Amino acid sequence: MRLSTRAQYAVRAMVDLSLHSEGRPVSLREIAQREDIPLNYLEQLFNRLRRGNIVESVRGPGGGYLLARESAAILVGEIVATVEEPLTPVSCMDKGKGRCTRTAACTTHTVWEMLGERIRNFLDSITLEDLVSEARRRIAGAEQ
Amino acid sequence: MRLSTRAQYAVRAMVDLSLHSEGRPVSLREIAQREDIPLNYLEQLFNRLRRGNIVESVRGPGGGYLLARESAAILVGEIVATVEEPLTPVSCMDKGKGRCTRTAACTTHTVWEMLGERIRNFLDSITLEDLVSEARRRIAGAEQ
DNA sequence: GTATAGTTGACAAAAATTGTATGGTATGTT
DNA sequence: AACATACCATACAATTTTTGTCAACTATAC
Repeated sequence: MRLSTRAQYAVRAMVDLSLHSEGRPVSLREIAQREDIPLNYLEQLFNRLRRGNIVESVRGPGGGYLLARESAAILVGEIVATVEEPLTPVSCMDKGKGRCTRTAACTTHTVWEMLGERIRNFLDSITLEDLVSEARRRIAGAEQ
Repeated sequence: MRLSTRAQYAVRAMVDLSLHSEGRPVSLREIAQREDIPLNYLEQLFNRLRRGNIVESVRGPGGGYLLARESAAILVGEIVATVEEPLTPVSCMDKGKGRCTRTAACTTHTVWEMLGERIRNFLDSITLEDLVSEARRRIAGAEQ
């Protein structure tokens, strides 16, 4: 049970982006440096985030990425789901085969389904804004 | 975010074991056949489950495994944690380095920590007995 | 037109997971 | 005692997934 670094990178990058963009686009190069994430890898992630309508891109020099919405309207769960694709804890759930014989398998499935729901609910209960203000508090605290 | 098949196998096998053991040891061969799990792989899992005090083994012919406790006292979270080892969603948490610079990384950590806690709490809220009685209901329903 | 920076897809490296093989040890049965 | 069963343990191979890299392209500000 492990969250991919994809998801971790994505959330961190989004926090970083929110913190440093004051309406201005932020380049991935900046983010990659500050957060120590491989640039090319970040590009892949932001492609997904863009298609997922979480960020918008500005091309050309001085370009970069912007939040597609205000940070209070972006859920952590969205970010994770977008870069992660299936957020079901068990693979046999995606294919709608519904085979499920009478074995124990069938019974345990409901557990994994519920677990997946809990995970999604939790991550959807946190907004990007929550993390950003938490981060600001942290920075303010460290500066003293 | 995906649960290993290890964990799925382990929980299924434990349900199967509970269903078919009436105080008698159940061999892994049986379980492997019914649940369609590679025998050698199951053996590895049950080694961990034994060391984790979730099952007891009986060697020799007619041997097999028994629950170490009544099924109502065995939590699904225990089973998963035992075969899975670290149940933290993020790897950098195991090593107690506590590095955590002032970047966004630090802020997101608390999210993953809380997520891990939620996952554990949920899985610990379900007992093996819950699953077994659910399975029995399912079987009874299918027989009509 | 040149430099910046996003866009895309293919691919390679690395890690983790899953599964297999082999050789053991304990024990009940004949 | 011999034999069969079934657990015990470790090493290793195959596979899959994840992570990261490369190269070529497009848009745009200056």
